[in-house]
Amino acid sequence: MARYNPKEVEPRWRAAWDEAGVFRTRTPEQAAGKPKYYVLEMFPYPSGNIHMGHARNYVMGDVVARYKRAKGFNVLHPMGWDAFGMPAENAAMERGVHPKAWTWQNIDNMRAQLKLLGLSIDWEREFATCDPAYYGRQQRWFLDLFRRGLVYRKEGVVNWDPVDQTVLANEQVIDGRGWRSGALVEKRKLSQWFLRITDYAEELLEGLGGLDRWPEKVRLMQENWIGKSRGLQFRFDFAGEAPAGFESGIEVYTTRPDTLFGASFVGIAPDHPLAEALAAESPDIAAFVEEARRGGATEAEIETGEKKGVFTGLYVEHPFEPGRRLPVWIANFILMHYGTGAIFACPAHDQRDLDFCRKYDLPVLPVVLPPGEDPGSFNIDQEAYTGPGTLYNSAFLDGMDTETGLAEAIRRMEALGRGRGTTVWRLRDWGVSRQRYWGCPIPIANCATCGPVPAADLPVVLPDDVSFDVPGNPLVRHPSWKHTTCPSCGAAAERETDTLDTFVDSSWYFARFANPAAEPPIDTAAADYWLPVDQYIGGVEHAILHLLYARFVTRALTDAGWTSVREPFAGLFTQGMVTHETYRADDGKWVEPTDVEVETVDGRRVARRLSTGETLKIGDVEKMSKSKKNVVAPEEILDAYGVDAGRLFVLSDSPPERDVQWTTGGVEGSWRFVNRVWAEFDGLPEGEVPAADADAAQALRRATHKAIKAVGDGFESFRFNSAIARLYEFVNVLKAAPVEQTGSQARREALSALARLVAPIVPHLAEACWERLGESGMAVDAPWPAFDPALAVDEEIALPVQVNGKRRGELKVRPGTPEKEVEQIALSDEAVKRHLEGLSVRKVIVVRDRIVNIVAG
RNA sequence: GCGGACGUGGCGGAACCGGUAGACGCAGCAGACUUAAAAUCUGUCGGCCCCAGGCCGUCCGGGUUCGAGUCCCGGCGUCCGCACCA
Repeated sequence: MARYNPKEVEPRWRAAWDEAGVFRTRTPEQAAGKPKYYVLEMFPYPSGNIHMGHARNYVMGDVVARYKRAKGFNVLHPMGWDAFGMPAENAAMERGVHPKAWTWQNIDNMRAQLKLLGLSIDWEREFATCDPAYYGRQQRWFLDLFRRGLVYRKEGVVNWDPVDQTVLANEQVIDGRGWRSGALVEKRKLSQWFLRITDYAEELLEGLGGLDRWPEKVRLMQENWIGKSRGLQFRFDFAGEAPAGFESGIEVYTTRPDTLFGASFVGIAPDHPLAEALAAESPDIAAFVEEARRGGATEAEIETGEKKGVFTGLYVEHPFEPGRRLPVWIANFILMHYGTGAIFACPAHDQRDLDFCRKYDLPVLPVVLPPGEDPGSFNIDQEAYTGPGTLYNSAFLDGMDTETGLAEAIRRMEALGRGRGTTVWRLRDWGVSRQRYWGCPIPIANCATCGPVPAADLPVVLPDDVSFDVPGNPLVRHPSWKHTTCPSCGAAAERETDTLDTFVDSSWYFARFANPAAEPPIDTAAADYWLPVDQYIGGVEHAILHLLYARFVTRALTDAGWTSVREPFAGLFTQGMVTHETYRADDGKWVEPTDVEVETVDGRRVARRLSTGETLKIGDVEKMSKSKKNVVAPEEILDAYGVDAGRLFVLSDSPPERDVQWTTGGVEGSWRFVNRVWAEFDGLPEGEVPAADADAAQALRRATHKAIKAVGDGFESFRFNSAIARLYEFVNVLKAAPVEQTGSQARREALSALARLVAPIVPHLAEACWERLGESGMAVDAPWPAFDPALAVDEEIALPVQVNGKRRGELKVRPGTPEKEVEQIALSDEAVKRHLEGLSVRKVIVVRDRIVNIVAG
């Protein structure tokens, strides 16, 4: 028999799918009542090449898409490009290519690579976010949000690279220096555009509760990120004369108003307005504020979390104890952007406050007595007590438990009119300004008289004639682009030169896929039909940012009337990475796997470099990365084993949410399986062959239906590795049951099912098998094989018998045999009897069709 | 520090609601085919012993249960996320 030849078979079937247009999405009308199913993988950034991580991601989505298609769903499975971003500009600076040319070149390259994977994608819906046809529509809804008050401009503190003249993202600041320039990064106040995501904080938090098809982990991460906290905001009045402009005292926020009587000082953030006002008059304070602003401190200080502060010379009065004065300090551990940027410190019951007070010799007064402690002897040394207890040293709160005291303190403060119970969020508004060229221009015109006004003619298109020979944003120094007229008053105005964070681009693309040709940003009818995405698949690294932004933007767009679906992703799956062993030569240099041969010598694995023959050190298994040179490119695999073997392997060895280790042996195993499946379809007799062994025929039929059930369940529940294991077992059964025994009918049934069961994973092979079976049409269009539970039932099952919990024998019984009967058979079993010798049976536990346990003593 | 996940053969992993631990694959070992190798096929493959049998065994120590990889309590370890959030 001819060996399976993927190089011939695979391209042929891809062409056949293409020609028949099988992956073209059907409209609801064409789908004629089929339920819809939207499968989406996080779209790639066009970096240049498809790597194994991409491949695994898209293959998983493809399995789901193909399976759902076979199950009778109307499937949407599109692909696009998250095409704006810094790497394109870096390429421009380093190699003099235009970002646009570089990006589109990469897209062409990666599209071709992706197509080789045989994905069931509707390529007619493809788009790239750097296309004005896409980002122009993004500008359109951005202005909708602007008009709805969800977009605003304010001064924000940013990381500024003084050499490259640009803002850097937090991830781009390494050890306080710009990742490209190596220059010390400054904190700078810049006017920035923000999206009011905090307006949706409550809803985004509550919505998490309904996301029962999301990983628990991701929901928790978002919950923590949103960070809802309830507490008390109240005012401290100055003792004596207040500094000018601060006559209304200092507003602080606390979650522990119950500990108010243990207050030692009031602290404010270094960038608190009061601190800045005081800095103007005191060089000491100015120096401290300046140091804190420079990213706080040295690295060592951040590591150890050293608390530092400076006394302002000011005092405030304790709100519950007139006459008791508390000093006001500026402290480096207080954040301006959380709460009110000011706190009261209770050192006995907060570790940071305690550290600070010990350092500056401030009083520590315990007010919460832990259960079982004696008020006379309880003491705080270097560790704060943050748990619950009974309040003491606290006037009217004395004797209350912490929870009651907390409520009482809030009630009293509200009665005094000095504060109120409030909710504070960790989540901050989303700064979307980037001083970058390769992004979506913010469609705003800045007019001297009218202020920022929506740009008139959309799309605001990026100019092509820009240069990257000087650092900074080319849009700013472009000779003409930014000059425009005010759409409101007609006077000369300047275009906004900031572009949008690329996370904006990816926060609505799934809605655009519903109809990427639509004139409005979102085709409401199409979006309402397709959304939410039923199954979204991508890496955990997007657990917070992308997924939170997308949830926010979808809600904002819903409120703007573009669609009625508020929650974009009903099901989320986060897949693991593709890893590989690392190899290192004696000189410390990493060696690529293609140049390595690993052998087992005396039970030990030894790596050898093929090109030189030298022995290599086998290192850790790590994420494939260029720096460790442990990358295996998809092309290499396709070339050696074909697409299907590669698709099979990335799914087979590990559960999909976990990392999978790429091994040569593993792919070879998958390649073997491909051939074994193919071999089963060989030599099917022309006419009918009667079953020589009726039991064998029955057994094969049972195995077939068990496989249909198990594989389907595996696909439904994202246990691809288990589904594949069941397929291997099924093929093993087929192999051991020659057609002479089973007859051609049972075998044809089995093969027909097998071709369809493997189709989502190894679609090309499935087509070849389907064709060989002589079936009409293509496997891709064939319905999922029907499962008949009656046919999957075993005639006889092996029932283990335990004596006192230890397995002592095995019974063969028909499924469903009544407990009484099983008990009798078990007690009369020879092996069991032997173990019961000298013992009296106390109790017999029979779990139907599972196990028998005889308790004897 | 806070939050979470995980810990099973030489390796990746399986085991649904507490019911035969180690499915399936990789590596290994033995054999068949071959002049030979590769490929393929067959068998074997947790440890130990007095080997048709038995004992031990799912990170460690307890507990619940007729029965625990699975549930509970207490440790140890690994990984991930957030991190001065008042």
